[in-house]
Formats: sequence, structure tokens, C-alpha cells
Amino acid sequence: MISLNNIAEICGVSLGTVSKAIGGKPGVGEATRRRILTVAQQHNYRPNRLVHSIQRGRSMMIGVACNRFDDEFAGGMVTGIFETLFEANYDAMVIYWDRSVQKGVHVLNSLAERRVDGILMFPPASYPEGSYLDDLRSFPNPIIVLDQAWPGCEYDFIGSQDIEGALLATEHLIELGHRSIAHLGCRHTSTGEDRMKGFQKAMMRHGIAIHEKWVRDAWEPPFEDAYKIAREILEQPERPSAIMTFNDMVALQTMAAAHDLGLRVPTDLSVTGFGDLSIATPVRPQITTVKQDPEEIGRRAAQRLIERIEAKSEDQPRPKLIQDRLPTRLVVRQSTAPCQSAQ
Amino acid sequence: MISLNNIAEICGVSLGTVSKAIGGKPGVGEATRRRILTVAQQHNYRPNRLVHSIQRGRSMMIGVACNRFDDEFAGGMVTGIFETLFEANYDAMVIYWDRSVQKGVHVLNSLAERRVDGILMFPPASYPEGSYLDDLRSFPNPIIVLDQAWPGCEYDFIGSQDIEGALLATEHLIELGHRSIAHLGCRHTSTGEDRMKGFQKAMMRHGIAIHEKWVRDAWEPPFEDAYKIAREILEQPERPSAIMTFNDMVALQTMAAAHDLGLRVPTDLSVTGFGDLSIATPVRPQITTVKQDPEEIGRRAAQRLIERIEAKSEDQPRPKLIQDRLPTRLVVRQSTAPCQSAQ
DNA sequence: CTGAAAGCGCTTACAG
DNA sequence: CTGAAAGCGCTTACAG
Repeated sequence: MISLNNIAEICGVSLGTVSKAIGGKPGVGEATRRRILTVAQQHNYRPNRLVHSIQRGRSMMIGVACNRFDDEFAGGMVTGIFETLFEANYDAMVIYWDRSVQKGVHVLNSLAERRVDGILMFPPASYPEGSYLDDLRSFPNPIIVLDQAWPGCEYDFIGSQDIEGALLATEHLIELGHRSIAHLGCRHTSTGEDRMKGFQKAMMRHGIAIHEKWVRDAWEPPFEDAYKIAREILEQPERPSAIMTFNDMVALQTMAAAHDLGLRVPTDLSVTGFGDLSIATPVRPQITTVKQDPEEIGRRAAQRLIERIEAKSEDQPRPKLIQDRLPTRLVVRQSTAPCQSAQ
Repeated sequence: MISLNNIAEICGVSLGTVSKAIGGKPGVGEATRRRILTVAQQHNYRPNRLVHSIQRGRSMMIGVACNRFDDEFAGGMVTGIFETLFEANYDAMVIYWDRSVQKGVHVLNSLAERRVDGILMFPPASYPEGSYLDDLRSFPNPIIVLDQAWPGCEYDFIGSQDIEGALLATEHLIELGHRSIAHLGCRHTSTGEDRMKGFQKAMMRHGIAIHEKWVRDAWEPPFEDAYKIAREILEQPERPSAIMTFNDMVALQTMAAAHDLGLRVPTDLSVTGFGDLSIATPVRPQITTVKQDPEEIGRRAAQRLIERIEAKSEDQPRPKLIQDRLPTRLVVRQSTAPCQSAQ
């Protein structure tokens, strides 16, 4: 790719003049400018932004540390992130720190070495720990954590009101007369833990006993194990009349298990999801779920990160740590109904 | 962030010595080296890879131009891409050129200005054209196109055997005795066009007439309009006994429409999907579909791109344009069954 | 073993 | 209006 130096040679002028001409700076004769611009265009000159990054000490690049790309919810957040970054003129460098990549490799280094101005981080399924946390701490620029937090997380966090959402879903079931309610969760993630807490809170509030054998966990997308677990729960002689699940995919697996056991949803079993993913509506019965707003989470996280970056470069007082949790909303559809065996 | 120059000052040695010490190059005294390394570690020195990019004329960065992130299939390809790039020590810069971002903005420029060594491109829903194609042509490094091609596409392409896959699905329906077969496609995309061709080919091969009114198109993920279109088709007095659809989401919408009209799948209506997304199995009935391998597409595309990049820098003869289409496979599940009204 | 210098591609005061 | 020079953070021959 042609450089300013090359153009200078071609035009028989100095580097500085070319720089000014192309940068639209004053102090270049009209004829010279035109000549330079023509040559630049002919050779398809593009300014080298890597150089600018070095000179300004600001790369205008954000690091996005992703976990998985085949997940609609994560995808929604990423969409929001990119919209916001684009508007603010930031580019994005993406890394993938799945188990396959992780293997002890310190992927964060590449972000630091490329001098990203900040990091938007989707925590890996297992919370970061040890030398890995050290990596994070030694990163000099702002970090924002999305969706999943971990105990003692020292960074700004943007996510959903998971506890409240789970509470809504559970209370919805309780209001329908259900008392034998199972929870098929995902407690090794922080959202899973919170949703479990919301479940517990609702049950306690209404003085309903929680059966430990009905509190189980699915592993990870696409949550195929949820099918087996749901079956186990539903095959028992004493079975719940409702299952509150971690998310819509788990709900779907649960509904499949019920179906295969000859149980009708919602007549024989009510099921709630979480997330309001795009499968929640085309499926029959449509899934009663808790709506989240992944794109808005992404947008806010990106905005927040940019604020931090700008505050830092302007030497403003370091803003206080925030925890921003977007509201969730119950969407009642077809997978829940009044309890048949209600008193 | 601390620089080599800073370390040199602190240690009272020259820049070059520090560079050698940290780079593990010979020609530095053991004591000096140790002193330098200690200071570097204390201050958390990280080499500035932007500088290397400039010096070597190779950024070791790949541009990934994405369309949407909330799509499982695209996500699978991206996963494969990242796996491969990571192994080959490339980083990735991602841009998002959805309709919202596009708006005439030439997003490709940022890729060129950041000097990415190559581009992995998911074409936007509407084929690139005009000045947009000029942008592509003026990009000096290799470009590989994934999944969707457009007429006259001048780049290496990696995708699926869409025509063959659609042929498999359609012939499966024909073998089951179906003769009144509708196609709910997505012809404004190249995969949609190909799947339609496969459908036509199968029908022609077996001498079955195609009813134009039964060949319709859905728009884009999450394909909510497919529900309405499927209903329109199924509400007619004369309705098909099977619908071959563009993908699993469209199949799901079609099944929902059938369900809401009191039609049982597969007894009254057979439906095929495409893609074998993760919803295909937990749904009841499970979707008969055509399996693709998005991750492998991603991996091959990334490999191919890296080959091209390396070939280029080694001044090898420019490799010939390739079109690599991965095989597809029919997966028969529960959404298809012998035609009831078969002769 | 150590340092001074050129160079990668640029911008920006500062001279002429 | 134009150019020479310093500097961003590095690497790499080349002197000492």
C-alpha cells in the first residue's frame, strides 16, 4: 500500500506537505494540493491508522472478549455493542476465550499488545481466577463486564435484573395455583445463581417449601442435558406441576421431555423460560418467559466504556464502580396455566 | 503503558540493548539482561504490536465483516474462524455491516486503514454493488467470501452444497409419496436461490409440477413473516401435503402455522428444514432437516485466507479462484412422514 | 557486550 | 507556501 513518502516522491514535494494536503490542513498551495490529492486517489492511498494509534496513545480500538458466538442472547449484546462503537468511531478487536482456546493461554495479552483503549468482557463460563485475574488487573485501561459477574468482580457491570425476573416468573406460577414447583437452573453461572435466588425468594415469600430434588442444573448451550434432567424429574411418582427454568432453551428441552412422557404443557405441566429468545414464539405452546434486552445491555456497556475511556484521558476523577441491571418483564404466553390439582 | 525507551532510562542503558534483552536476542550481558527484565516485569511492559505491524508491513490481523451476530449459523462459522485464526496467531478485527450500519457508509475503509492482512466476508443480505464493489476491489489483500456468494463474485468462496442439500430434502419428501409440495424459501439470498434450485431440480427429475403459488419467500431472521406466509398457503382449499423450507427457523414457523390451523405435523403436513440448528431436536415434532457444518466452513475459510496471505508475501503465483462447498446431509426426524393421500 | 543510527508511516511545531 | 526535523515505539544492521 502506498505511503505518504511514496506520494511525496511521485509529486516531488516533501512528506510534510503531502501530510497537510491529505489531512486537509492549511498551508498548501491549491495547485500542489490538487496534484497530491490526485496521485493519492490514483494509488488508492489510505492513511495508516496504526500510526495514529501510536502517535496519539489512543488506538480507538475496543477489545471485545467473547465466549460463544452461536448464542442468540450473546449475539444480541454484541449487536448493541457494535452499533454503539460504530457511532462513536471506535473499531473492535474480538477475541474468543472459550474452553478450547483458554487452555491456560493468556488471551488477554493480545488485547494489551494491540493497545486497545478498553475491554468489553463476557466472562468465561468458569469465573476468572488466579493469574488470569492478574492479567485483568494489569491491564491499564477500563474494563466493563457484561451479563455475568463473579464474586468480587472489580469492574463496572451491565446485566439484567435476574433475581427480579426469576421472582416474576416464579410468582406467576404461584399465582396460577402451583405449589409443587421445580427449578431447572444453571447455578455455575452468575445469572443462573441469581435466577435461583429469585426462585427461592418467591417461594419463601409465599411460604412454599422447596424440594431439593427438584432443584437441578443444566450445563451450557444448547442445554441438551436439560432434556434428561427434566425427564428424571418428571418420571418420578411425585412430580411437580410446574418447572421454572433458566432460559428458553432449557424450557424447550423441558417441554420436549414432558411431551415425550405424554404430559401436556400447560395442562399437565407449566413451564417458564427466560430471555424471550426468538424461539419462544414460533414454538407450540409458545413459551411464557422473562424478557431481557440484550442489545440494550450491549449498548450501555459500550457507552459506559467509552465514558470511562474519555474520562481517563481527560484526567477526571475516576468514576465510581457501577452495577447497572436492566429491568426484566414477564411475558405470559401458552406454556403456563392454572394448576389442575390446585386446592 | 511503559515503553522500551522508558525502561532504557530507568536501567541506564540504550534503547537497543533493552530491545535485545526483552526480545531474547543475543548480545546482552547476563546481568544487564536480568536487570532489564526485572524492570520490564515490574512495570508490566507489553510490546506494542502496532509497531510491529508497521515495521513488518504485516499486521497479523484479519478483518471479519459480519452481518448479524444473533444467528446461530453465522455464529458457528465465526467460531470456526476464531479457532483457526487463534492457532495461526492471527488476531481479528470485526466490523458489522448490517442495514443499520450500512446506510451508504463505507465500513470497509476502517479495515483497510487498520491494514488487516485479509478479509473474511459475510456478504450483506443485499448483494454488494457499485462503489461498494469498488471498495472491495481496491482492497489490496486477499478476501474470502463465506456462505453467501453473489453473481460475479470475484473472490474465493466457502459455503455449503445448498443445491444438493435442497435436492436431498425434496427427494425425501417425494419418496414419502408427496406430490403437492410447496417451497418456503428466501430467494433474495444466494443460499436461498440455490436451495430453490435444488427444489426445482428434484421436482423436475421426478416430473412433478411446481405450483407457482406454492413457491414463496420469507424475509430474514427470525423469519416471523414465514408464519403468515405458511398460513396463507395452508388456508387455501387446495393445500400442499408437504413444505420444503429454507431453514429450521422457517420450518418452525411453518409448523406453528400448521398447528394453529389444526393440522398435525407430520400426519397432515410434512415439513423439512435446513441447517440442523440447535432448535431442530428439542422441538416436537423434531425437525427433519439438512445438516450443514458452519464451524468447518469457518475453519476452511480462515485456513484458505491464511494460505493466500502467506502465498502473497512469498510471491508465489496467485492461486486460482476456488469455490469450496461442503457436503450437506439429510437428517430424517419427526416432521416428515408418508403422504396420507398418496396414490 | 553496548550504543548510535536508520527506518517503518505518519503529525506537528518550527524555520525559511 | 514549503521543507527539515523531532518524535511516537519499536527492530536491526553496523560501529566501537
